[in-house]
Amino acid sequence: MIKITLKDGSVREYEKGIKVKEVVASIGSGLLKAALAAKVNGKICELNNSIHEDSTLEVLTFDNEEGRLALRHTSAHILAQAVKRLYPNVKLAIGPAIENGFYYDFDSEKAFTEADLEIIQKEMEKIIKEDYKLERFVLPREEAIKLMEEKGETYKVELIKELKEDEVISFYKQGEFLDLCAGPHVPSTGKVKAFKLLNVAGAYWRGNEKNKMLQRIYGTAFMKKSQLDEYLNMLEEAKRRDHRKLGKELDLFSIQEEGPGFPFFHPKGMILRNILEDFWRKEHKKKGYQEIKTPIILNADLWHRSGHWDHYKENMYFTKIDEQDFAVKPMNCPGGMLMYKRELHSYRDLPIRMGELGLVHRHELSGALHGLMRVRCFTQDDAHIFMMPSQIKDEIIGVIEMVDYFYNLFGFKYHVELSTRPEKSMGSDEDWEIATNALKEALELKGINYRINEGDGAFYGPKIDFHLQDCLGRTWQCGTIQLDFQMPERFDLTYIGKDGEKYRPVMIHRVIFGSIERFIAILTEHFAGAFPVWIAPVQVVIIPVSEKHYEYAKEVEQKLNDLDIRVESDLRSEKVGYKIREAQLKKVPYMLIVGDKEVEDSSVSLRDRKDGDIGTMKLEAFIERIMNEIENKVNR
RNA sequence: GCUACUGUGGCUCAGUCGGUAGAGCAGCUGAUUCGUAAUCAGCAGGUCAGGGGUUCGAGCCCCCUCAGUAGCUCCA
Repeated sequence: MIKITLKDGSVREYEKGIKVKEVVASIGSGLLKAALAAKVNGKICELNNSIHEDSTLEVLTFDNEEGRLALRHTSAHILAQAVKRLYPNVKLAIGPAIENGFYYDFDSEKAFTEADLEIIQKEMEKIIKEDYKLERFVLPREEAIKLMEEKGETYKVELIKELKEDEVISFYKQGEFLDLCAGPHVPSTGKVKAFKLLNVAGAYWRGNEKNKMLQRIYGTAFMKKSQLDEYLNMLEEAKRRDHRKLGKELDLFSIQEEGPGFPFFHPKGMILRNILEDFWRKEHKKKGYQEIKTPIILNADLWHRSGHWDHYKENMYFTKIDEQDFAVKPMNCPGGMLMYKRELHSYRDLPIRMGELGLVHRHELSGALHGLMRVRCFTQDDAHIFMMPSQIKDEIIGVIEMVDYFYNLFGFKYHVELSTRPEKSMGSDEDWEIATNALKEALELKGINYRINEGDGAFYGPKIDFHLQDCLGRTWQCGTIQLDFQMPERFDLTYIGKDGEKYRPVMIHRVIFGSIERFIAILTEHFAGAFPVWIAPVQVVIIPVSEKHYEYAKEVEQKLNDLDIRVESDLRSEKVGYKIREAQLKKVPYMLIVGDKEVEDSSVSLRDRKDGDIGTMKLEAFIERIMNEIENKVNR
């Protein structure tokens, strides 16, 4: 007999060699139904595994990430099985579970269309009904290779050949279908109750653009149909928050065919931008930043010196002026270098924090463009901090705190990544190590969790990246802090130390918003276009009930306008309901309805875009309310 | 850039088998003067992304280009 300790601490005795699912069944039939996989002694295993010694057991259901992954991983196998049945010549690549579902990559002569997805979906439903057991078996390397070669699965052969010597090579078989796979899986295909194939897209084999492009089919799977429907609804809902859709509806910006990736900002979008920039200036002034502006076009020599010519050329635009080569800036730093060098600096001046809302142009691949999230010209809320090595830590921490303050203000959740030295880069290993460690140390001092993003640093230094989420949960890098020993060297920056000798300063490149464009996109999606009052392009719409109230409406408008409140009066001969509907759709925070009653006692009838009709109040009371909300930058 | 898909008035979308372009909203004009999410009527608006081809005839079929969407790659 063996003792099995459950999650709640209770201990039960079973025969040695008992299967996990038998243990689960003995706990309860409901649990057995929900069980997808298990953890025995902390190690993930399947319900079909046997237990031979005293163990702890945790049952994994759809509520556990590992349980979800098992279910979806099995779904991916079912997808592959269906595709193999329908199109036997298709070769299999890889098919993992991902955050919200699964995918499988196929090498297929035939291009899968939406219509094919339906056919494949039907075949998958059959496989699920047929309820095959997933049977695991292990083969020695040579036999595994032979098996896959026989089946013509050249991608699998490649995968096996790259597995490490000591790795177990396991396969899973379900009915006639067989796939190289490490597992774990749910016990049978019948466990997949609710799934849907979502879309097809190209994907390079092993994520390398030099390799063949395969066809990737994405899908998702849940335990219950209701969960699937809920997820699909959520996706629909998310589309309504899309900044490209809202940008059009709210008349914030547009991107015209004549300028792919070069956004036009409309008057209402400019209000947003200007508010963000004003706020930015105010906060930076508080933190001891100066502001500069450097030119957009500078000569080729500068870009050679900065290293951009060698490391960033394919992203840059070039032009000629009087036979000389110039480049449009993709970054603000070289201009900032020249600003530093224009005069001699004392150690007493450091750190110098030099900010610039700088418009940069980058040649992004056409397929990468995405609304305001990824464009070909954008304004970075840049700053370069020049300092002594002893000041590095404090300065990094100062920036981290500023990012946190900005993002919290809008209620953004973010995650942090530390990007290390890329292949294409300059400088000594030693410098890189010092810089990387400085960033790490600052993050650890602040107690911030971070992921390491190997090889994703800038060519001149490692960076801390701050990522924000869009409506669909895709993450976008916004803030970044980059520590740089290279540019000061290349540009021979110096400061005079206490002893009168010249020393080399260190420098930080950093942005908080990242790019104003991207930040506005995130902001739009986060608030679904219903911006907090302090940044709303229109804060108040005044709606007179009829023509005889126009005069009072204008009076109120004037008063609010005098207080710098962004207000409009709707003086069209439409019904109140019509004007309200329009203001609601434009997501204006406050509507003031004024009729006979309001004219009489200098009041307004207040309607909130979220809470609806609030009732009548004195104009002064409303002013107090909105001014307070603006002043305190209330999020609601 | 790559793979697949899409492109029709300002916006959202119909358009059958290839037979010569249609709706709603928005706009304009007029009427209406109204109390918390759409008042009524009339008018105007289109080189069907652009170019080429097939055809007696192309929004529809074929080719090229451009742009967009999803994903890959790349990145703020």
